[in-house]
Amino acid sequence: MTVAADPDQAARAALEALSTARVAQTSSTAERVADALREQVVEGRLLPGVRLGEQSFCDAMRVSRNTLREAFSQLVAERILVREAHRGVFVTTPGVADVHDVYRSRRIVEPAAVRHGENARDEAAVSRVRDAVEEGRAAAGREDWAGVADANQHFHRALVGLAGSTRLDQQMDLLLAEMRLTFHRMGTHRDFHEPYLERNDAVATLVERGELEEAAREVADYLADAETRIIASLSGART
Amino acid sequence: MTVAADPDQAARAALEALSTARVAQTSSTAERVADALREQVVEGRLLPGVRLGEQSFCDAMRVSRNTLREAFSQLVAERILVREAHRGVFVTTPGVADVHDVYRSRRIVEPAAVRHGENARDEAAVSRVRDAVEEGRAAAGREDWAGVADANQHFHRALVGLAGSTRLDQQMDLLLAEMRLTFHRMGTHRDFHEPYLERNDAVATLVERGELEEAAREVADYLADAETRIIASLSGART
DNA sequence: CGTCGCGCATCGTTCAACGATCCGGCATGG
DNA sequence: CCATGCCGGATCGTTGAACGATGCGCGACG
Repeated sequence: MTVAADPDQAARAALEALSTARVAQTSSTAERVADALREQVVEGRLLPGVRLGEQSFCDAMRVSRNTLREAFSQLVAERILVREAHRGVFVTTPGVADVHDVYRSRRIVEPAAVRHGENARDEAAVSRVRDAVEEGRAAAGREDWAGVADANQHFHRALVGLAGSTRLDQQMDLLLAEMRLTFHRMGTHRDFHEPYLERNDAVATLVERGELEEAAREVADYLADAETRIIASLSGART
Repeated sequence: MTVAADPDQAARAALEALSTARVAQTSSTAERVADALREQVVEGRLLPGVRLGEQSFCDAMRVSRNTLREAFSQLVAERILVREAHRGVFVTTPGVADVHDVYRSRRIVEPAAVRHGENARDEAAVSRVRDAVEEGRAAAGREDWAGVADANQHFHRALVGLAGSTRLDQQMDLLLAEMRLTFHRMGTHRDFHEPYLERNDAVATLVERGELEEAAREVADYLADAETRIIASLSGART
């Protein structure tokens, strides 16, 4: 580390750096446990319907029961887990009705977010949309279909990011996490996610050109199509 | 209740009814505690910035500390409370940035929900919009300005209810709860909420006539206006 | 006057325990 | 053979107490 000639100056610089980069107080054991569990679920290592016994997970993650329960509560609020009284918590198994409801919500939020994207932050937000498209292409290039699925999620998150509202972003994250659970119930991701690579590209270029109305309409069609395909695939399998 | 001639048929009907109407297991002490606290906050008895000490609330509500903490966690997730590490939980004090963000979200969601209201449930959903308008009128008639504020919230909730998505409804409830906190920071509710009675009526009649595009545009204007007024009132007061 | 340290109050986390509830298996009776 | 009822084990919901960690206020000291 370089020692500044003027210590006062150094202190001021350090203060500025610390104020900019928010203090990483990601502590709170419960939060870390929740993060770990959430990751296990979205990665597909914990499949829908699996029961998460308190006792077994307590000593597996080396935390107390109360701490674990606090993490569970958070994930239940995120709809990732469901709690059945005196029976335990389970990984959510989204039903057809849930998929329908999620897509009704997405059909409201996503096109509107694209249509009324705040002009100010467009530079960065638009590039995030493009980045997601490229990420999907790259993953498809190396036949990493799980990666394509991830990129797809990033794409839709970037779309609502155009609205520039933190709260909308968080709501979208919840919806996307729920979609991941649904995908895990379906077969391989390839058949489903691959066709959307080009549609993502089309939407991205429309957004880049500022043709937001067109882009919004395309997204709406996109979502309607995806919903019917998912529901077909879901009712084709076991209920 | 009518006794069916065929008892087997009756049993089948009863089974169907029970499967539809989910069993009301609203127990769980933590949930009840959370409900009680939430009510205290939205009613304005617990004002923004107030600190909620664990010890004092434990014996006040006759529950254990762990149970109370579980309720706290839920309310923190709802943004009604904020938790500062090793300092305690406080009633959220929304800043100008929060109001801005909330309204960016509302300007996306509410007009879109009105514009793309699902036609199926319209009969009931539309009447809920009208009911909220009448509720506001009645409250204004007896000079109950807090009641007018409530009716206003019901009105906007009914608007997103037109979309027919449970998840969207819940998101809207969170946003409205946050708005309540903001209102409590502002002065009396009368000056702010009274002018919107007629605009609510206008929107309701547009919706009833099926002129959804017009209604959505009106709602968008409505929200933009409300935001500027709130932010003005908020920055006029103390930060 | 400003800074440093100390004690107190509170929070975060853990542990042990008791009653309540659910699940599975067994026995009894038709 | 199948249905009904009962019982034990396992798990959850909730409580109470405890220990270390952290933040805050106050006094002492330079």
